[in-house]
Amino acid sequence: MTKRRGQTRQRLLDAALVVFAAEGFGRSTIEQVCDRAGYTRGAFYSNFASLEELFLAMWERHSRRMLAEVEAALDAARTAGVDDVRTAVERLLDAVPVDDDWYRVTAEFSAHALRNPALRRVVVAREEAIAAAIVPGIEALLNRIGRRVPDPVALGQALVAVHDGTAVQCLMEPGDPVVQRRRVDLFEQVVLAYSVEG
Amino acid sequence: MTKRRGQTRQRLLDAALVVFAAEGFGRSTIEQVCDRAGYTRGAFYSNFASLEELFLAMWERHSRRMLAEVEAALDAARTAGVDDVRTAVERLLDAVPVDDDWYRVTAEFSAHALRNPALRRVVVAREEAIAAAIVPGIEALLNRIGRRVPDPVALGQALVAVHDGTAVQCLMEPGDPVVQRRRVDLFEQVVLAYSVEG
DNA sequence: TGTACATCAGTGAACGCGCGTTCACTGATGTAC
DNA sequence: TGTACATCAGTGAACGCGCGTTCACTGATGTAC
Repeated sequence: MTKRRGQTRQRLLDAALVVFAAEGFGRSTIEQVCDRAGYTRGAFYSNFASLEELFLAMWERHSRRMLAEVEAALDAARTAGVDDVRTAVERLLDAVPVDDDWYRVTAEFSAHALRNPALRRVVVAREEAIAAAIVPGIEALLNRIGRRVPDPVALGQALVAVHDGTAVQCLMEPGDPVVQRRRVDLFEQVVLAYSVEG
Repeated sequence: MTKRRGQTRQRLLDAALVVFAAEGFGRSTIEQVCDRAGYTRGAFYSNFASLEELFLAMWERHSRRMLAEVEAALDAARTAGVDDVRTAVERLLDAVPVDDDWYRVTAEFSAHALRNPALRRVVVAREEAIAAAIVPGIEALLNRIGRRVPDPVALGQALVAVHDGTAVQCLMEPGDPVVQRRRVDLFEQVVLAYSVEG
């Protein structure tokens, strides 16, 4: 039972990502998600209490997966012996692909979370986890090229902000290589600004 | 006639901002907007073809107003003779208040615009207009303290990205003065990184 | 300025669809022997 | 391993509400004389 049930849950979560990205959370219906997943609406109610609950579960699952990917990419970069800031930033950005669908979902989720203190805490916790996962790698790298990071938490917060802000710009002008390059530039400048020699 | 009609339009636009911020665009109904504005649904159809059209009109009106405010604040700062980067950035951020409701609306609008190339161009054009409005002021200020800006367009894009990225963080942790201060720090660092002595 | 008329903005009732929600059911999955 | 039974996950039909959309109307606003 738990096996069949788990599979249904996963398929509903998969479908939710697709449907929410395509229609927007607000315009999505339970029926659309069920159709997409290949179930009737009853199956939905047997697994979730509301669309909102499904939204949160889906967001958490995807966030967790992305964080794991970033951590893996950072490990790979570290063992590959990258030793300048520019290429380190490039590797990092490759690991967090700018994904149209996922951006839409996160943007709506953030907007939605602002209405709900409990959800807000969930979002903050995730952003902190992401920062905590990224900073040690960056710090190790900077140490190797003879720089120190006086305030790692501030660097983490800055990188998350720069990521979020530039991601929209890249998605708005998908074809434009200049926007893409300026993004890497900004990351590089921020990393340098938040570290000192010695 | 055009007078009465114009008033109705304005009231519907006012109501749209409130309702969309509270419910989310997707969950908002034509009826809610009309109730809020004090009209029946027929009045809506006499002025707009769809909720989407109203959304765009409301977003454009509010964006235009905000841009005007920023320009005015910059003029004020310039004539007041601000002459260090830190206070200039603080003045600038005061002019663009981090508004919960408006953030929600823009976040959803961006997400929505990604589905529609024409809307995407509208968003890009506005972001460019904002950057173009801000940069000359910053540049003049930097010149006064003996610095040049080699690539003003890149600076503008960076500032917009940093604004967007840090605004979410501030809204997610509204009480936290540290997040707020780090925001100003990041702006300052970016302005310095995108300018050189001489 | 006043009156008679034309126009058109907003009203409110009516229609019907889409979808949320419920629930008696069926048949798939697991358990006991 | 096989059978008999219990449980529970997912089905699908039914109900009804909310809301989008239309449209004949009314009365407010503007025009002509």
